[in-house]
Amino acid sequence: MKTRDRILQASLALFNEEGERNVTTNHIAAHLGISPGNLYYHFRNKADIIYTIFLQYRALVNQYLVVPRDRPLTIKDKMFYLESVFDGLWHYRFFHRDLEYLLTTDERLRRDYRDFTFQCLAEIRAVLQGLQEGGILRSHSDGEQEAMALNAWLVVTNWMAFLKTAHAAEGDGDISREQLRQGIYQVLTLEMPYVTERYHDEVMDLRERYRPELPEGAVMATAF
Amino acid sequence: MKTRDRILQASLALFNEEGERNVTTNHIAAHLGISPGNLYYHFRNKADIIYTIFLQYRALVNQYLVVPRDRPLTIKDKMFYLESVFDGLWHYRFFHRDLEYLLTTDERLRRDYRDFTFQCLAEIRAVLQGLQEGGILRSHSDGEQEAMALNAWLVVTNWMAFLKTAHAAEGDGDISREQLRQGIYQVLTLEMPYVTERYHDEVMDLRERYRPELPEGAVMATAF
DNA sequence: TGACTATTAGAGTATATACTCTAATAATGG
DNA sequence: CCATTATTAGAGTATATACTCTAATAGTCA
Repeated sequence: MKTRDRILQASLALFNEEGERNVTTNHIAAHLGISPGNLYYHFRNKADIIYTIFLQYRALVNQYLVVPRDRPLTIKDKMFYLESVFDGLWHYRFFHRDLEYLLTTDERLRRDYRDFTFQCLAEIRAVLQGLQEGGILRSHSDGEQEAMALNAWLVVTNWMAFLKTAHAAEGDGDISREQLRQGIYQVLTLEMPYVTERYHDEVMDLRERYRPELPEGAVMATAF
Repeated sequence: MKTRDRILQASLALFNEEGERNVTTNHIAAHLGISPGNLYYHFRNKADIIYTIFLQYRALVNQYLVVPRDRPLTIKDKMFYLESVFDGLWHYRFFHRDLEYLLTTDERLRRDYRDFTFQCLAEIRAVLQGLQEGGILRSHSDGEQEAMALNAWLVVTNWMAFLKTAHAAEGDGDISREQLRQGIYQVLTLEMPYVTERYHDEVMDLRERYRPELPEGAVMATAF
């Protein structure tokens, strides 16, 4: 593999494991057994690496999150989108967690991430629309749809961060791919009340497969 | 005011404005016109300052988010909680945004924030329960309630972060208190489908008052 | 007043971090 | 084979950051 790609790969792996803030360019170089000079030959700076990873992430999402506007959607479609989204989220999980600082420092990323967000929101709305046309969701107004899409976005992009805090106790909280997938349960929860009678049971059953297991502490806290 | 309190106040203000990562202890000291030595006389380190601010934040939330278990709740109750929560969120807005790194470095904060999260979730559930008993929300199972509370938590705690990205274009995106309050619209969106017929219109009207104005870019993105 | 403690200033330090520069080594193409 | 370009090593640097240490000053209370 080309050095440039190895840098991207190693950076992503380290960011995911340690968090972007805890990973320096020197770490990345050391991890690969190359010199800092070499790293800086391939990338202007750390923000450049991060931006490039963002482009990969965006490309991945754009690959599957293209919702056909000319036909109704099925439950199978919906589940494919959900699985894909959470899969992408898993591979680039550092991204939404460390976003705050990244956006304050890189103008380019700020602009592009903003657009990316709105593109995703538009696709989420298209999914809702398609499901509605497929008779799976009850119809709702434009305003309703927009608000629902936004809530879905918030739940999806921040599920990882929540898991990290909720499981903070157990050995610094390493989250598994499986746990992340359980965010699907939360997203389906958002939409359950809009599912038509006809499909209600089917969606409920599907959703049940993803039910999260919250850590024990969750109970304890009730006594406060 | 005591120096210790001035340090806390200045730190909070700077964190909110610049983001925790961009504010050093030296900055804080300089901002107050005191020496670093003085600052470190009052606090062991930066994490100590942050932890103390967290305690203030938690105390504030605990002050109002105490839901009576012995009587049904009214819509007025609900709105009070929402307003209070978003108000607290505003004053300590740096907190949820910069959380990621804070939790990786401070064991104590990690534990306490985790508990705090579950306490809040329990109170949110109590609100849902109280509204149900007040005939405002339709009844739902325990599992339903838990999932709904969690979604509400996700929306509430990450609304600020979303605003920051969505408004990234306009002058680095300074968010107003008013815009933050519009998160109430999103939270009410979550619960709308569960509102009983009797209260439907009233809640809809209330909710309308908080409707967010998304930036123009939101539209543009549809063509992608 | 005088002893003691609390507070503060301010210079200073160890470490880390992002990044640069030069020179050497490979690869490539004519 | 030579000339040119691409890649890499590795030492090095400017700056920042969190934090320390000593000595001075202010407050307190017997």
